[in-house]
Amino acid sequence: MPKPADPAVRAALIEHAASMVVAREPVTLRALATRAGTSTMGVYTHFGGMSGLWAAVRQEGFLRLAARLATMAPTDDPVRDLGALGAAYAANALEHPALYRLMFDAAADLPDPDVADGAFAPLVDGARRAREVGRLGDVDPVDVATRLWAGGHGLVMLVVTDVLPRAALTAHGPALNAAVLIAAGDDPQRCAASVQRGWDG
Amino acid sequence: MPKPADPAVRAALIEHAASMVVAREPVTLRALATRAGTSTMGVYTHFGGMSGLWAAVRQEGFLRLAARLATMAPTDDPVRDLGALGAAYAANALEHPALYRLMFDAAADLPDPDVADGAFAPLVDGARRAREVGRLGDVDPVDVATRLWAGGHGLVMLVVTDVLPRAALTAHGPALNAAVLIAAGDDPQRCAASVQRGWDG
DNA sequence: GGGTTTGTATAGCAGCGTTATGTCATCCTG
DNA sequence: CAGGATGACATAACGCTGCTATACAAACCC
Repeated sequence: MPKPADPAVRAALIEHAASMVVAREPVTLRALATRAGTSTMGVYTHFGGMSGLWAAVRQEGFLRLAARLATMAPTDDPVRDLGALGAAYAANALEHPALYRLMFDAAADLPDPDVADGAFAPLVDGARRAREVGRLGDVDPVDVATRLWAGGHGLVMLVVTDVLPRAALTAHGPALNAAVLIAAGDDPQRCAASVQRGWDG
Repeated sequence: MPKPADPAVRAALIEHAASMVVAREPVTLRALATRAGTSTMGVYTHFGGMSGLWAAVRQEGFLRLAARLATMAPTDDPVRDLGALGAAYAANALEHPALYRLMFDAAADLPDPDVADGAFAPLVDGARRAREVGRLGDVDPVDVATRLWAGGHGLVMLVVTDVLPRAALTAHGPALNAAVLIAAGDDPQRCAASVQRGWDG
């Protein structure tokens, strides 16, 4: 193999590690190296060890989440869009529960913290647009987005850890989103309808 | 040493394991056994292995949380009480962040699932009382409690994992609680005042 | 083209959770 | 009141883990 850092090896390691996490297989250094077609040293040259690899996998998880949320086209109803973002966020977590849990296991220690902001930005933007069209009162969009996120994260986390049943997501997700937005000034009935429309896609 | 199972050894193992978790020390089987004044086999006779020990420690965490929440005397303002429960819940988590994270690492696999319900019950009771005194509409107290819990858990979890700063708790905790209760039918201004009074103790 | 640098493969190390074995105090049985 | 049976505990060893020291080979630089 060549001397310059081979990005393909690095990508393969992240990819295989993520897939093993998703498949709930134990991700051991040797098993991972074998699957990625390299030796154990590859993990050390590229990531400095297993913890570095986990950080890269978490980063990849946030990157994919941000990409998914970014594809959602805004409509003329920002409150609906916020509901849709909540649904997409929950769907992403439910598709790969193990990866979602891993992401927040040490989300504060991401190689590039801006990546997590990338997933948060659509929420802030949605809250800002909702205020601009007069749906919300004089509130800070970042505050509204943070509360939407905290509520969604808590609910998703409880579902992903099997504390609450999967059905709790559709039962409480829209309600939690709407509660935050109503408290931020939106009309109760109109808000509930918009959010629900977003969750229903 | 006697032949019958020594409950003191069992308690010592749980106690030392919890304190090591709180102190962020690596809880290895050998280190734990040494501190508890026993041998490695003690963990296996009492818990069947490390995973059984962790389950017991998680259970102990929920037990203490439930005990703490149970000591809070209800006042004539149930909405204030719900705010106080939220503050106590958050304070408990912030005092032992590592233990809180451990609790929800596999909260669904508790030896005695009723213990977790013990921590949840005060919330349901508070919501029920709030409805009885006419503060809420025709809502299911369990639904309200679940949403309060999900929001609080998400916020606490983000703080405990250092994603959000500690100040986010006081900034968004009361607001999140109030949002859920307002959406459940309480008067916005009165609700915010009651919840804030609860958080302020 | 020779010297340097750097990524990869191999082998070995300390530490981990776990388990097999031995020992001793306690309890049930006759 | 002996004397197996029982079960908790100590000790030692096993397999596996992440990690590191060493050796080699390919690519760059001058």
